[in-house]
Amino acid sequence: MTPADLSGAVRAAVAQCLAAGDFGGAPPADVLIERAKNPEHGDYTTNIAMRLAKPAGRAARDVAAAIAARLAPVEGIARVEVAGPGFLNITLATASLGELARAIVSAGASYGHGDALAGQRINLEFVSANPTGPVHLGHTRWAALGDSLRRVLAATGAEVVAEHYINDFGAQIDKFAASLDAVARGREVAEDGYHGEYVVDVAKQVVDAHPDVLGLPEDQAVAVFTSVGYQLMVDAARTSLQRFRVEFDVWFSERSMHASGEVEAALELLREQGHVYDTDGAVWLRTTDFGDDRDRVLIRSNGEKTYLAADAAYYLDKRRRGFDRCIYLLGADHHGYIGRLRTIAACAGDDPDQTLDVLIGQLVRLVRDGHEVRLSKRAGTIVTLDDFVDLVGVDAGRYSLARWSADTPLTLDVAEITRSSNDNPVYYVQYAHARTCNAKRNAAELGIRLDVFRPELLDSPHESVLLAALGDFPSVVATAAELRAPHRVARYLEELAGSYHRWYDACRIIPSGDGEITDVNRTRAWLNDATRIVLANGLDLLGVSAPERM
RNA sequence: GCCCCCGUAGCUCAGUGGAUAGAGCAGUCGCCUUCUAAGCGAUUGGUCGCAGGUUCGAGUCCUGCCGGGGGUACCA
Repeated sequence: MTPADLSGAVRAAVAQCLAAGDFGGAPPADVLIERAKNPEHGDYTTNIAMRLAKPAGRAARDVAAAIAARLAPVEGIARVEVAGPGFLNITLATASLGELARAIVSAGASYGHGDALAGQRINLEFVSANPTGPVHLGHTRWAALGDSLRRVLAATGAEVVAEHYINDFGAQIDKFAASLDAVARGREVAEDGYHGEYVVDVAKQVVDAHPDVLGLPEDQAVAVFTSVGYQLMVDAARTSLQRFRVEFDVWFSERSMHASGEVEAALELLREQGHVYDTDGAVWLRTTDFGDDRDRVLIRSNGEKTYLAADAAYYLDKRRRGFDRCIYLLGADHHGYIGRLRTIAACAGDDPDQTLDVLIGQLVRLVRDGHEVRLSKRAGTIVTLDDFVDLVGVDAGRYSLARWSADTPLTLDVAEITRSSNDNPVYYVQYAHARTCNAKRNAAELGIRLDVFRPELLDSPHESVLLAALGDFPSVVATAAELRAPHRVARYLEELAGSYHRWYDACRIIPSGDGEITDVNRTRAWLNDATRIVLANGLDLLGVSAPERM
């Protein structure tokens, strides 16, 4: 019996109570089943009686007792107890709990996947690094988190398109091209230009590809540096991200919207909706209509369009492409964008609560030798995604970034990242997976096959704990998708790995020495395999490999 | 001034209104003649920043403070 089955059984018991007049009220929309934290509280617990007590006008313990009476006879349920202020503590029959192992093995790679978001088309935008420098550690956090979120959303049934926006229009790209031009000519780069080492490399690559560039008139040369340099930076970003196992379905160019007239059209649409006005020679969007503390400029008095204008066009473009929801993963330094994006959506006639999801992630700080390393693309003292992967590898890198909530300001110590040792939780989880594989190989060598399954033999407390943990996986994935919190998957895997290691330590899968192979061994091989599957499925959601040997 | 995030064990952090607040690391003490010791067990460690409020119940929700970080351009 899975937690979902149990939830259904409780709901049915409540319905019987209501029909029989045990207590009054409306049937609950949902019945939350939780794993009991304390083994004395059985396998599962629910607070449904306490939630129903008030509308029913009855004591919670009385309501609980009525539900318990109707729930206890259900097949697979061994015991139902009323406890504390009105909890229902449910103990499953050993065989009923153990049955989960077979269900997981037969579901395989699809175990944990669900359809809670089926039918939803989601646009997920993350990283969106400017094409004026390498992808750095700050972006890397969103790469790990965003790509895991993409996987989690897809596993929950959504149709997800991962998108990378390229800010290839405006002053920064111009400064970048000017910096390339200056470096190529051996001149000093402007104070507000780009000074990183990579600028020299890119300038050299442009000159190598276009040996005649320095002979062109200055403006034509800068045009070459702009287009070629831009392409090199985008390719570099794509390559770095791919190496980090992060793939985007769409790389969207800001410049293309300016060129196609899409930005103009977006401004027209906003104007038609009545949220645009002209003052002091500039064109403004009345964002204060939607809670902003001041209005924002769309077109500056010098005629240049601001980012906000392009952002509006981009949002409208996404909606035109049929996305029900647009998720943006932005750094905390962009949190002011929430209001503006919501305004854009509202001005376009959408309900921002329905179509927008702006996730604000706190910034990553990097500490080395006791003091902070500044992450600035322009200063040149940056840790890039490539540096990061070189130091810790893809698995440890992705995992160590994805296991924290986006709300947590993250302080990473270079020495700690560099140390690829066993105090990194990723190894703990991966080792558990490798162990399941090893146990599977050993069992197969001894001729233990998955032909006999007697779940009633999985009666050790360690087995109850492990089975209950395995049963949690689908709801963990669903919650991670709903809350856009993929770190929950990582935390869950750490807990599961712990339960597995403890079970492995206490319950032998293969007999010791020349011991006889019994149905206990065969049944435990199922449980081992079920654990292997869940660990592998979970690691896949994080984009981390599940090694068969370590 | 206004807005966002954070404040939980020595450190880094989990914790979708539930029971005695958890994990890893650090510290202390143990466990390899038997399936991987990248493992397991035991133990030490807490005014969940402070004060009110909401209710059967608050680390969690609300209000106000205190402390830290970030944002608040006709920058990108």
